[in-house]
Amino acid sequence: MSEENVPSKDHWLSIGEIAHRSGVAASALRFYEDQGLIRSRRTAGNQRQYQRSTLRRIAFVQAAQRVGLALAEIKQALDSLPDDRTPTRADWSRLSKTWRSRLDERISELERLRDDLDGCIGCGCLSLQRCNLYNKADRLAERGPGARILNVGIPGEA
Amino acid sequence: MSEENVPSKDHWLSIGEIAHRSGVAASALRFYEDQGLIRSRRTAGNQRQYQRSTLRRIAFVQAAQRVGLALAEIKQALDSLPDDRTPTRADWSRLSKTWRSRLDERISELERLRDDLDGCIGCGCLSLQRCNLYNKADRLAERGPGARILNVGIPGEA
DNA sequence: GCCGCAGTTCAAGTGAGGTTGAGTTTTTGG
DNA sequence: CCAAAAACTCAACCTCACTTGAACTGCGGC
Repeated sequence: MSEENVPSKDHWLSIGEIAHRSGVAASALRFYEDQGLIRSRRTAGNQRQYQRSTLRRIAFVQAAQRVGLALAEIKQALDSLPDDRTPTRADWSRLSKTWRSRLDERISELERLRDDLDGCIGCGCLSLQRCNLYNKADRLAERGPGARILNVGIPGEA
Repeated sequence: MSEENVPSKDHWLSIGEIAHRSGVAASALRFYEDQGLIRSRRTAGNQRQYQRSTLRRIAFVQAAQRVGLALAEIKQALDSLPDDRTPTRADWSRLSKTWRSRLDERISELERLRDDLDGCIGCGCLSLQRCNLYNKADRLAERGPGARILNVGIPGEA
C-alpha cells in the first residue's frame, strides 16, 4: 500500500474520514477546529485535511469529556501537549493526575448523595428538618449568570 | 404567634420569603412554576403566595437535580406525589429506588473511567491501539439533534 | 397620600455544545 | 466529461436552566 518510502506521515485524511473513524460528526469537527481543539491544513480547493494524529487528539477530547471537562479546559490541556508527536510521559502524568482528582471528587460526591439517599429510604421521612438529602442541597445557590451545566449523565437515552 | 386555632396551615409565604429560605432566586421560582414544578395561589393583588410545603418541594427539586435528573423528569416525579401532605413511604421508596439506580449507574461509569485512567498513568501511552481510555470513548457517538448535556460537575468554580 | 421596595408579566439573552439548512464549490467514479 | 457525492461557509436554530431588563402594579409605613 505504500508506494513511497515515507512511512505514512504524508497521508492526510479528509473530514469525512475523520468523522467516520472517530464517530464525531463533521459539523462537530469544524466546531472543534473553531474552538481551537484540532487543526487542519487545506487543499488547493479549501478542503480540510487532517493528520493521523488528529484522531488521537479527538479521542483525547472524548475521554476528557467523559471525565467531565469542558471544551475550554480540554483546549488548555491540549495546548500544553505537542500536536505533532506523542506526548511525553511527564505530560501525560500531569494531566491524568488532574483528571484523576476530578473523577475522585465527583465520584465521592455522588457516593455521599447515594448514602444519604439510602438513609432516606430507611426513614421515608422527606422531612426538611431531619433529612440529609435536603439539607445537603443548601450550598447549591449563588452562582453567576448564564447556564448551569449540570451533572445529567449520558446514559442510554436523550 | 398563633392567634387562631388553625395551627399554621394558613400561613402563606411570599416569593421573597421562599427565595430567601430556599436559596433559589425568585426568577427561578417563577420559572419553576411555569414549568409546573411548584404552585402558588395569588393575593387579591396578583402576588404569589406559597404554602410551607413548597419549601419541601423545592428541596426535593434540588436533591433530584443533584442526582442528575432533568427538570422535566423531576416534574414527573413530583406529579406522582401529593402536594398537600407528606408523601407516603411507598411513594418515596419508589422514587428513591429510581434515583438510587441512576446514581449507581453514574458512579460505576465514573469508576470504570478512573480505573482506565489509572492503567494509563502506568503506561503513559496515549496510544490509540492499546489505550482503554481511548477505546472506551467509541460508543459515545450517535445521538439526536440538540445539545448534549454532559457530566461536567459543579465543583468550586464556573 | 405618597414613597419606595417588592412584586408582576413578557420578551430576550446566556452559555455550552453542538446541528441544520441554504447555497456554492471541489472531488470522485463511471 | 459530467453527474453525484462530499466538502465548503455562514447564519440560524436547538436544548436546558435559568437570568435580565423594561415597564408596570401592590402593599406597608410614616
